[in-house]
Amino acid sequence: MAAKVTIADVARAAGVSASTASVVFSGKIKVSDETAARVRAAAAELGYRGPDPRAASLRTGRSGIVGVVMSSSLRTAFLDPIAIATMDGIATSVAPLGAGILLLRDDGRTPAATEVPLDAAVLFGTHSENPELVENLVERGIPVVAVEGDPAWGVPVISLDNTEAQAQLAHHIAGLGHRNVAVVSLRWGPTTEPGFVSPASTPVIDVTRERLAGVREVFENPNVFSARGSSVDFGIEAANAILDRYQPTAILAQSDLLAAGVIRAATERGLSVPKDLSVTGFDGVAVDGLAPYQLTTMHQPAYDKGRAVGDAIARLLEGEKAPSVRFTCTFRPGNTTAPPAHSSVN
Amino acid sequence: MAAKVTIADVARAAGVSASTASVVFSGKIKVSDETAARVRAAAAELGYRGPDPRAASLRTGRSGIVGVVMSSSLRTAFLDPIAIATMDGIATSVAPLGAGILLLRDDGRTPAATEVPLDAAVLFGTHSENPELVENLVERGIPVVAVEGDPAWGVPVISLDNTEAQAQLAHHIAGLGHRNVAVVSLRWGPTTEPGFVSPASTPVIDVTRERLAGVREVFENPNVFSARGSSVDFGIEAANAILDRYQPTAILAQSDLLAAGVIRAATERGLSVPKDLSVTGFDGVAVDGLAPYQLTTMHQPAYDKGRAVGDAIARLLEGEKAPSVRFTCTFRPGNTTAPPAHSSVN
DNA sequence: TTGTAAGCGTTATCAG
DNA sequence: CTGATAACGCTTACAA
Repeated sequence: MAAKVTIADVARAAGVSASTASVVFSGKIKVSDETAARVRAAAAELGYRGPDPRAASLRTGRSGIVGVVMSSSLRTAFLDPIAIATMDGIATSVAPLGAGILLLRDDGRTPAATEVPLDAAVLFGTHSENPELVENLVERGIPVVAVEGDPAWGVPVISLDNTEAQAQLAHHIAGLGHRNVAVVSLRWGPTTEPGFVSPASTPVIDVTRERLAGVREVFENPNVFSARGSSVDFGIEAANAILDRYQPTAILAQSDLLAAGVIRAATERGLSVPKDLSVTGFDGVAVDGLAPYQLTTMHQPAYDKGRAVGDAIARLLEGEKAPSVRFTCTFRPGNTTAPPAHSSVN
Repeated sequence: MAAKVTIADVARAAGVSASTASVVFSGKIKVSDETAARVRAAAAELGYRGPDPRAASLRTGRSGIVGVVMSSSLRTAFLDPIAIATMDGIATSVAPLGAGILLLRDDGRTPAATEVPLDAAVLFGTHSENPELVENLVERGIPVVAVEGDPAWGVPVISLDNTEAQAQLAHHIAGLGHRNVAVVSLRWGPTTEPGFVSPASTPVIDVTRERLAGVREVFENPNVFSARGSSVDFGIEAANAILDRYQPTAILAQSDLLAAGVIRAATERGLSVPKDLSVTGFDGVAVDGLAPYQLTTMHQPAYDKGRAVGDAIARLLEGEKAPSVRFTCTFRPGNTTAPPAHSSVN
C-alpha cells in the first residue's frame, strides 16, 4: 500500500520528463526504444499501473463512458429480449470508440446522468416525462441519441416503422378472411394497469400507440387488452381475459412474448392454433420454448438499431450531425395464422 | 454554443470566489442564502449546468461508477434471469453510494476496466482466466468483489452453497425412491460443446462443478448431459438426448430454465410429469410460461447476492475489510417430483 | 526524439 | 460564512 505513484514519479525514476513518460504509455508519439524501456522498467519497479483514468479524462475530455438512461428497473428492462439485443448492439458499436455502457435511470435511483463523466447518452425507451434531462445534457455538450422516443427534442432518434409493420400484419390477417380480431397491446402508459381499453383512448407510450395505429388502419374497432408488459405470462393473462369475453378468430399481440402467451392460453382452452385462432406477434425474437409453433410476426432489427445508436454517437462525437434513422421491420410468416374456421368453435 | 462556462466564470459573474460557488453547488458547507441565490442566478444567466463530473472526479477521487466485468456478451449474460436479478441487486445497492453500473467485458471488446474511472469493480462469473486484471485493479487501489468466483484472489466472494443445495435436491429425489437419475448440467467450460460427459470429467466452471458435486454425493454415477447454457430450449435439447438413450425416473437440472425445457420435452414425448418423470430445477426463478407446473427447486437469493456485493463495496470504499459471504438456498417443493412409477412407461 | 510549460475544472484546507 | 491557495494526475502544443 505505498502512497499513490504518479507518472511524474515514474518519469523521475526513469530520468525523463513527465511528458515523455506519458507518451510511452499512450503510444501517440514515437519514443526511442531505449527510453521507452527505461520508462517501463521504472513503472514496473514502482508498481505504476498506467495513467489514472480520472486525470486522463479531465485532460482529454473523454471518459470512455456512454450512459444508457432507462425509465424502468434493470430487472424490468432486461425482461425484454428486444431491449437486450438493442443494448448488445449499442455495446458492440460503442466498443470501437473505446467506450462502455453505464446503466442509468432517470428517477433519481441512480446517479443523475449529469453527475457522471459521460461522453454521450442514450435515451432508452420513452422519456417524454423528462425533457429537462435532455436539455441539460445537450447544454453540457454531451451528445444524446434516443431509441424509440419523441423526435421533438431535436436529438437523433433511432426507431422503427411500427405503424406500417403492424398494419402489414393486420393486412395479412384481414387477407386471410378474419373480421373479428382482438389486440393484446403493450403497456398503455408508464403506470397503467392492465385491462381492456376504450376505443377512444390513445396509448401514452410511443411504441404501443404506433403499433395500435397500424391495426386500426385495417380493423375499425378491435377489442384491445393492454397488458402489464411484455412477457408470456402477461400474454396468457390478456388472452384469457379476451377469450372469456369475446370470440375473435385472430389475436394480434404487440410482442412475440405476448403472442406466445396467447398461444399458450388458447391451446390450454382447447383452441387449436391456427385453426381456431390465428395469432401474430411482433419483434421476431426466438421465444424460448415456443416450439413447435413458429410465430407469424414482424422481425425488427433490434441489434442493428443498437448499432445505429453507436454510429450516431460516433458521428456526434466528431462534431458532425447525426440523422435520425427509421428501421424497417420484415414480415416473417409462421404457422400461427390461417383462414378463420367457418363456424366458431364455441 | 457559447464557449465552455466554468465555475470560475459563474463565481466572477456572481462576485464571489470559485470556492464559494463550488460550495453552493455541492451544498457541503453553509452559504448565506443571499450569496447562494446570487451564484445560482449567475449560473442560470450563463447557462452553467453544474460542476463538470470529470474535474470533480479527479479532485474527489470518486467517479460514481462501479464496473461489472462479465466474461460473456451482454446478450448471453442477460439471458439468465439470475444474472439479471443479481445485477439488479448490485445496481440497487450501489445507488446509495451514488454509483451506477458500467458494463465491462474482460476480453478487449470493451474498454479495459483499467482505462475507465472506476470506484470499484465487480467480477461477475468465472474469471479464473484472468488473474492479472484482478491484480491490476487491486494495485490501483480499486476495491474488487467477486460473484461466484475463485476465492483465491484474496477478494471478497459472494457465493452460494451450491453443493449443499443441490445435494438437498438429490436427497429429496432419493428419498422419493428414485435410483435411476440423470443430470442436465450448465456449461462445462467457457467454450465447451453440449453433450454427455464422462463420469471422470470435472467441470471447469465453478457453479457447474459445485452443483454436480452435490448430486454425486447422493447418486453414484448419474448420466450427465452438459447443456449449451441455461435456457428452456437447451433444456429441451438435453432432455431429448437423455431420453433417447436412457430411461431415468428423474432428471435433475442445474437451472430452472433447463428444468422447464426438460418438462417440455418430456410431456411432448407423452411422459407425464411427475408421474413418469420427476424433474428438479435450481434457482427458484419464475419461469415465464411454465404454469401449471411448479418446479421443485432450490431458491437462490440472487437479488440479495447483488445487494451483498454493494455492501461489500461500500465497506471496501470506507477502507474497511469486507468478508466473503456464502448465501444459503432454500428448498422449494413444487409439483414436479413424485415417487417413481413401478414400471417403466416405455 | 525529448523537455518545458500551461493548463483541464474542480474542491479541500485553512486562514480571515 | 467567505476567500486565497494549492493541488488532483495527466496530456499536448510548442520549443529545443
